[in-house]
Amino acid sequence: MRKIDPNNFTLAKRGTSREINRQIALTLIRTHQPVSRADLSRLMETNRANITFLVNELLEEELVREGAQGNQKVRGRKPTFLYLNSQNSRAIAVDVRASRTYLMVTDSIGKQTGDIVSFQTVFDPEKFAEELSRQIVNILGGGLAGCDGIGIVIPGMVDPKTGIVVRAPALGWRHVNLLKALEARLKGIPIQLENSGKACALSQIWSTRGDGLNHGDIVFVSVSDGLGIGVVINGELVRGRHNSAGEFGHVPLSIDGPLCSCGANGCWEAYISNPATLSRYFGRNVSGRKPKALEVADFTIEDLIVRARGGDSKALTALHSTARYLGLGLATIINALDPWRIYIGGEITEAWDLIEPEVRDAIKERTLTGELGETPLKIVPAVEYPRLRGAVALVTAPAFAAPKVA
Amino acid sequence: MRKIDPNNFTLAKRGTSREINRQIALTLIRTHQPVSRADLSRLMETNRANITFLVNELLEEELVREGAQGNQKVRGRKPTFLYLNSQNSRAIAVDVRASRTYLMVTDSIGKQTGDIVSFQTVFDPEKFAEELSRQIVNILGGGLAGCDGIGIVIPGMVDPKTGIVVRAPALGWRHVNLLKALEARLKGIPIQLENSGKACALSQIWSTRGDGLNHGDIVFVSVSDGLGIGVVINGELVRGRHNSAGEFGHVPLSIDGPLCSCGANGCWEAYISNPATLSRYFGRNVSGRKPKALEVADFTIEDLIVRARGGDSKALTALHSTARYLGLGLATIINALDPWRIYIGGEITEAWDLIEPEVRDAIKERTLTGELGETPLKIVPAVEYPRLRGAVALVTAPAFAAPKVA
DNA sequence: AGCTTTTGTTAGTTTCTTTAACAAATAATG
DNA sequence: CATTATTTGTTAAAGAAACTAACAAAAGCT
Repeated sequence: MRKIDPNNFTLAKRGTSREINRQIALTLIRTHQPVSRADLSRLMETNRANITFLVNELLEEELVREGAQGNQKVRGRKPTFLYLNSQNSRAIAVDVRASRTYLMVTDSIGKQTGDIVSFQTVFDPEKFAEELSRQIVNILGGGLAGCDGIGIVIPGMVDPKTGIVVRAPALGWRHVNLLKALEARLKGIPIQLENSGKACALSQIWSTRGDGLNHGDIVFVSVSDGLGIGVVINGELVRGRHNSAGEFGHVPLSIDGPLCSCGANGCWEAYISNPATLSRYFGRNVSGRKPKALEVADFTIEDLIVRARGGDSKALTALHSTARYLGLGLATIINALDPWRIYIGGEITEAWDLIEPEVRDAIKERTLTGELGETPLKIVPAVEYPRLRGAVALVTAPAFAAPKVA
Repeated sequence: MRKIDPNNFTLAKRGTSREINRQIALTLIRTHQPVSRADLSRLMETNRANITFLVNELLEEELVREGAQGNQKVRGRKPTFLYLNSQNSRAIAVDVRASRTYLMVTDSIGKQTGDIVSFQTVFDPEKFAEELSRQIVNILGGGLAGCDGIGIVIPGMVDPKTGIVVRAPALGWRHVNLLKALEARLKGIPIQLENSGKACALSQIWSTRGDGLNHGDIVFVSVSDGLGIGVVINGELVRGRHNSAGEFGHVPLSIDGPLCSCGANGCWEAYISNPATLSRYFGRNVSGRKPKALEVADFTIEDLIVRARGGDSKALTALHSTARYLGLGLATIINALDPWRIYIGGEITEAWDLIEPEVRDAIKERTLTGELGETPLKIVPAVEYPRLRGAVALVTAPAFAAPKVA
């Protein structure tokens, strides 16, 4: 039961019904391809005539293409299969991280078509825009032709409407108008910016593969130098009034706990970020500082996991502590939002077999009911590139999204 | 940008456009009444002809009535004003609390039409259903005629689909099928059940008066014996997978903090519930127990506030502590959801002038940005009966809600 | 009184869903 | 192998609702 906002509604025009059904058809072709018109009419519970009109429109727009005829075991005319047409044009996904920036070319429906390339992130915004533009032109083969759009994912607070990076501590940016800087160099190509935690959440609901079909509200928790979290409710990203919804990383475990980089004490992030785990291993209270502040600057969380697997009991203990705190924080998310499932990304997932029981126990310790304690956790390994896939979704998803209505 | 759920979509039928526009018109009449057809056509940015058809339909259904002609200062034909027609039928709102159960009769658009009556809550479910049914028939004047529906608000976890009270510690109920018990006695009348925190949130977005028009996501925090919290995102109540979304009351302030009634340690509720504040005043660590466990069982939070106003510095200190913890927990909600505003209800609001600065300071202490620290807080005094108004919304709101589409 | 302006209605057009009939294609049947 | 049954996909016509345009009704202004 949704309330209509009397200050921001969308009237149904003559073409609204068609637009709605068109998007439903497109969504079903996406999730069920290969699929025939007759299949669609059954899926949509409407007559085949309507489907003919809808599909003709999609064919004309070259969003959909006809493929080979299907083979049925039953008698009757063979169906003509429909597919999403991905050959039209391309999208660029960009993942900006403190260390390096990653780029990927995909077809128009988000399937990777080339290698992932990367370059060292430049911290001066203008120089970064310059270098990124050069890399984009390069990865596209020398020009901007046939590029549908660019999706860029930033480790920080972003205003997608204005394209301004409001705050990105990892990059040292405050109020950087990255969109403007890029538009000046990549004229005419639509550019979308988004926070990386939110983009990771998008990557899950818009993924065509596997169990990515959304059956309910989801939360994506990415554990890295900091915590990046995205929340999807009713199929829509929760952005909040100032685009800063989802900062569960700064929910306290103990208001008197270790100092967090945000200035407050005892944030979840200060317990489970990679630097926090590392400093626990080294027995120092440096969770508030960056890893480079450690003497062993190039000792990473991956190294720690290797040591834990190798029998280093101190390393295992550090991981188990992180696991427990991870679970306690996840319990907060579960109590607060009761999501259908939670996706977990980040380097720590490589140790999932070592830490899962502790995580689950901690969740059960603080969730209100037994059912909540069983909320599914899904690991998203780094090889699935959730941030890049989220960046892709920024470009490709609008073509499939529900029209705004009422 | 909302994703269409390929497993649960709604096709646009022939009548869908009309349905959408009908609901928009109804919403605008509700928020702008008295309003003429010409006004509506300007508000909706459509032609007057379309409005004539829509309004005729609403008139035939007796959802809307024509009133007196308006007086314009300009020349031209006088407009005919339209109003919501509230004289058709009635709704019953029921607020079940541990101490007493409150009832109210409203007209079909939720305006109170009689006195609020109450009776002592009976804890045996069958006897309670018996007594509540008797009271409902009584308040309706002896019969069930002309009653549109009944909305019931419960201090506990409720499944609105099945009408089962899953868990209501205050009433000692577990898996009580209250809907079934009531339907057997109140035959044919639709009955809606909801958690009281969620209903309070509903009461705010569906309120016609004042600034109740929704401009964004909201959270309602009700501080009482426990914490009841409701979250509205994109105009829709967040229910979660098991109807237990919104339990921010059990987010920890300190995982080693005082024992909470839920069994965990250091929940926000254990710091700011009325019993917690009282036990802080009495200098005892009894926050996990009910107030009746106190020696001074009939000393309430209201008494404490009176004492604080009278110069009792210990009482004031207790309130200030609560204020600080209240703010720290609100900061969690703000960081997590970045809502447009937060509504606060409960007895503690009577001391708002005494505690507001502490609350605000604590919020600023833990919110990530200055903007988030300024998130508006709105006090909802008890005299506005937010729970009863939420119960009303359960019955009346569906007539105004957006149709499900795509 | 006549003109202007605003409100609200009506008749006709367009768009899109829906129904029904039909053509095309193919397996099963006799 | 011809016929029949069945499934797919198209087409024509009907029905519904937004939209357009013209008009009637009502009231102030000159």
